[in-house]
Amino acid sequence: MATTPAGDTRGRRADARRNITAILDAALTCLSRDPDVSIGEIAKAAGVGRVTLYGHFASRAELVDAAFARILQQADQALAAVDTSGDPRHALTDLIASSWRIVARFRALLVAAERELAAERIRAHHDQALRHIRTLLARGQRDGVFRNDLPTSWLVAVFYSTLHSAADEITAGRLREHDAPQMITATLLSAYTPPPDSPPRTTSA
Amino acid sequence: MATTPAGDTRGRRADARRNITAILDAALTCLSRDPDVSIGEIAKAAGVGRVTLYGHFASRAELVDAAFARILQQADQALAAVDTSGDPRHALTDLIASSWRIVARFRALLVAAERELAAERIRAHHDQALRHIRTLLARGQRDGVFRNDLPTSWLVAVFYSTLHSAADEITAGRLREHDAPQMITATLLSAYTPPPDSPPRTTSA
DNA sequence: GTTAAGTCGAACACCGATGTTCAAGTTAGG
DNA sequence: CCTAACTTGAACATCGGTGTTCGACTTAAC
Repeated sequence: MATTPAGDTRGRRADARRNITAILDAALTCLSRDPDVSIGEIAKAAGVGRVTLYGHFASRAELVDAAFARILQQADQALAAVDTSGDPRHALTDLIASSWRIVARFRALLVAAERELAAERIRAHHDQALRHIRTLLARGQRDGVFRNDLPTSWLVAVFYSTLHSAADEITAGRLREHDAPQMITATLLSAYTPPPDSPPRTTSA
Repeated sequence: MATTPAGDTRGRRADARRNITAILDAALTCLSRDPDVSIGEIAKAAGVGRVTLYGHFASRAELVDAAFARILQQADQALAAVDTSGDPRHALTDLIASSWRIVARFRALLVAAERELAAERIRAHHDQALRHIRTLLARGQRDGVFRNDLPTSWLVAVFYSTLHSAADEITAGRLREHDAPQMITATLLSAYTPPPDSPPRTTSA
């Protein structure tokens, strides 16, 4: 058995490591299909006994946490790979596209996480990935390309909620997956555009 | 006992009617404080026996449904009272203010509803209230004040998600309740503004 | 080949809130 | 005042997933 708390695969035997990733994979597909799947279902999908699963993950919450962490880590990597050096508006479009792939695919996983994990924990998982967004938005604000009259944290929140809103609209059947990225982009670019009146600009004469 | 399924107070005895509203009131305050309150807690808060509560609401889901319906009905009335005849941008500001009061106060109730009720049911409850938003947005689109390159349903979704996002930000401590309405308004007005390039305009020469 | 690590299935205790039943007590309403 | 409607607390059945324990078996690793 593995009494070790976390999913650190070091020191484990080869078959154990194999099973851990199999369980994680199964958890991902199962949970993103139905946030309420039982542990038994996940174990079965992983081709593993329920007891074995509990040998690696002490509780349902711990499993969900691990699965969720994995996705957000994957998201972090995807966003890190985006070139955000150029025009902020163009970079934003790319970040949206990258984020969207993951959000669209694993939206149900977030529901599972919300059921199982504390709100701050969920936020903590997001932190790394969202930092890419925040960084770009902040730069855009400094450059005067994005509005400066609202705090960066709020712009990040709007980014996040717009993406998830699109996912919900797809689930509800009011939006086609194909159209989502473009709508999100159009919406956010407008939302981030500096308002016509007050704030100081650096670009204009 | 009351075998009648719903909360129709007609034909009930006076004390029964009184209890029903007391229960509903208690459910509202309790659920919006903690989405996971037990039925017993709600009954106690209503000054009523648990059995009495079950006499009026057959299940937890039914109670949540009724409480949720009540709030959305209240929201519907509040929105209906807003004068939306003038400048769409100004009217939107008013609708946001009205909506916000309710969203900010009962955000936790939505969480409870999401746990207990089917997604379509939740949507159905929203329908009436959201219709006011939709109507105004559609008019603004026709008038060329709001962008026409995105479907009205999407604009409604953005409205909804931005409000709730603000509520979440407050819960997370990243936003002060006082600042929310202004930020929401600024964000949505920008988001709804027609993009500079393509679409046909009626106002400009 | 030896050993420790890992796996397996079955069986179990647990849990806490939900929802039900009962018989006795109140209260509204005519 | 009489009756039917209503309330009440206590006690109970239930329920399904969770998490644990067991002893026997397999497999990786050296």
